[in-house]
Amino acid sequence: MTSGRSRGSSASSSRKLTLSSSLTRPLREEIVDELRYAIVTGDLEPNQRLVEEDLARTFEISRGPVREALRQLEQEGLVESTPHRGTAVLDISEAEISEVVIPIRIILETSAFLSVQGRLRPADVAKLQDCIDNMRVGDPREVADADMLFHRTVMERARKPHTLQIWQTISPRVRAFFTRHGQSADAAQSADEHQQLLDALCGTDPDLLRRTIREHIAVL
Amino acid sequence: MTSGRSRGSSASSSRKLTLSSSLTRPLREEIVDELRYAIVTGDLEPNQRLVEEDLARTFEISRGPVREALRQLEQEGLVESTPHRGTAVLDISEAEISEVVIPIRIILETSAFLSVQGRLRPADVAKLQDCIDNMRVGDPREVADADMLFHRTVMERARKPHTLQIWQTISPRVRAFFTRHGQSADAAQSADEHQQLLDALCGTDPDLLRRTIREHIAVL
DNA sequence: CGTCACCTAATTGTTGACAATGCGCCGACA
DNA sequence: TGTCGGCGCATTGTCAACAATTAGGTGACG
Repeated sequence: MTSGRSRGSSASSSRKLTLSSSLTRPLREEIVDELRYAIVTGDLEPNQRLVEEDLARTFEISRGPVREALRQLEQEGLVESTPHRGTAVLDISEAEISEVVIPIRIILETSAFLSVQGRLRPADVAKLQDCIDNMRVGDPREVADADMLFHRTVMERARKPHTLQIWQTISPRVRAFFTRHGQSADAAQSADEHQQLLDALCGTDPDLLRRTIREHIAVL
Repeated sequence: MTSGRSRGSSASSSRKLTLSSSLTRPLREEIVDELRYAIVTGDLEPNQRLVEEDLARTFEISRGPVREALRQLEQEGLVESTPHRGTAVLDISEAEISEVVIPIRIILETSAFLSVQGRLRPADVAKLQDCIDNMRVGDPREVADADMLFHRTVMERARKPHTLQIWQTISPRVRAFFTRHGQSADAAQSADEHQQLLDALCGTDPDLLRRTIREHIAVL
């Protein structure tokens, strides 16, 4: 978790053009991404305390954005805060994953994938195919990254704000759970399953797509 | 590395029972509650802008807690923030409510209600019965308040942190949607349905409880 | 020997000021 | 007349200082 950055003054001549989305990304989003990634990859383990001032020093910023980032991670179920007592990485039980989180993810992705079916532009298909190709050559963490990117890409194309927003608070818990329990998916199998998903997405059979999603996600 | 601090179920020796969180509640929680209630009751309508400094003046606090409150409401899908452009109350379509939010709510409540079935203490039953009784005499807003309290009480008793946390980000959208579309539930019918829920909760038939929940929630 | 009040250190909660950004206005200019 | 670029305002983003709270230690006292 390293991030030397200096958003100091004196940015006169050249403007840094981040083609991500907004010209300048709020600092808290950067922190949220960093911390979330550290948690879902296992760099931060459950019950690990997160002290605001330590994080602020680490990222070389003030506590304000750090606090906002922690509030958001709390809403994503990755950390837990107790007033005046601090924040710690939160665990999640297999019971809640299998009974609640996975079924919810199926609902979200079924709705999104169905509304995207047959409406993918060539550029989208290419991006998704890239994800799949990357899965075949990467280490477990890279496979999980590509997996995440594949699904997120589809979720974003669905243009359903709440579906996407809820999905963003659900999927990190899933990844964190599997990381913690060493269930790194087999690269070849992951690639195959996503290829099936992409094929179904480009096809016209909604029931096939439904079944493919369900079997892909419901692995527990 | 921090001083080893064990959370969760450890020695329950001298546990100070904080029945409603903490003696001093963070200011942001107060703001979140106020704004959320204003939104779900319709006092704040979609696309209404929320300016940080105006809110700060209204509540007579500084902008810090206001910002944190807005971040949380954003995670609850009630408002939408765009960097440097501000925050506004967010709308939700019937499609997303019926296809995504309601099915998710059914999953959450089914899991929680089942794990609570037969384990309610007399005090809990009394509290739930109180909610039902209040439904029969109140105006639409009070009916909705009692409805919310009934479900929240059960969700809290389930002792499933993620299930509760996700539910808290789902249920406000449901209420906001029904408020905005004038579908205030009939008081008598609401009371009857919740009486059925309570009866099923006190009984021993899980399938009956499942069906009762589904029929109660899936009204669309 | 236990316990209770108090004190201290660590951490979170809150504040007000300052910086940066985006948007609309307005005039110059072809 | 249309549009292009700079200017100013409203608002959000960030910071550093200060206040409040909790947890844990310490010593007096029964």
